[in-house]
Amino acid sequence: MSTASSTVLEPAWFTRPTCVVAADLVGKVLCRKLTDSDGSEKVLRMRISETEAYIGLEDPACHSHAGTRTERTEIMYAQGGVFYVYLTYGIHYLLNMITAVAESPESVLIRAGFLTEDSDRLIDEQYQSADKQLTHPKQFAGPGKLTKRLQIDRDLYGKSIEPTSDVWIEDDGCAPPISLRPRIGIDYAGDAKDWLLRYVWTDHPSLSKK
DNA sequence: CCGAGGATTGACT
DNA sequence: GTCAATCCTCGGG
Repeated sequence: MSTASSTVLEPAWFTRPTCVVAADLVGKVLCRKLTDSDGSEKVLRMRISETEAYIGLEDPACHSHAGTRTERTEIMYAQGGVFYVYLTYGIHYLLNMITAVAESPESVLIRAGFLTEDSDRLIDEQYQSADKQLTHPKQFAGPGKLTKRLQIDRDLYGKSIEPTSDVWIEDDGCAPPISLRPRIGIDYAGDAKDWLLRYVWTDHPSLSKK
């Protein structure tokens, strides 16, 4: 159990400007309710160390740039406070949170995090035995590795960011130092590849790249 | 209908 | 440094 008092962030928290939400999410706790092998429900808690902002119509790197509106991106046009999950490279699910107001198709990508000390140990050990490739079982430096650990997939698409969705965010007052970096993996986006829209916990070991 | 490519990762030269 | 894996999405014909 956590010693510091925590509050659950409400969906309305995510309706604020995207860059503010992206910065504020660093240090927050991403919570995932899972069913353990014995049938009991457990909660994994992963503290977020890195995020990226995708700022909508005028952002060439954003799926909704220039008002692109498809079946996949439809959820981006919803009011902030819901999840956007999609499959990339046919392999990895990426976890995003929709931000800002309705019809402003912006989101925050969760890129990295690390398990907190009160995360359930049974699930942790279960996962380690199932995936021996993992060298740092508590650090998840990359958006695909993070979703794999938390067992997040398309089922979460469009769900509200709150405990009834089995994925939610808690704030326990942690406010780490934050640095800005260019976003990763968007070389196709022209000048936007240099925009400082990646928010990292300064010098934290769990970051996805340097 | 079909082809191209991806908000990645891990393995390998 | 290079490259394959793997499949859904998207745009073009």
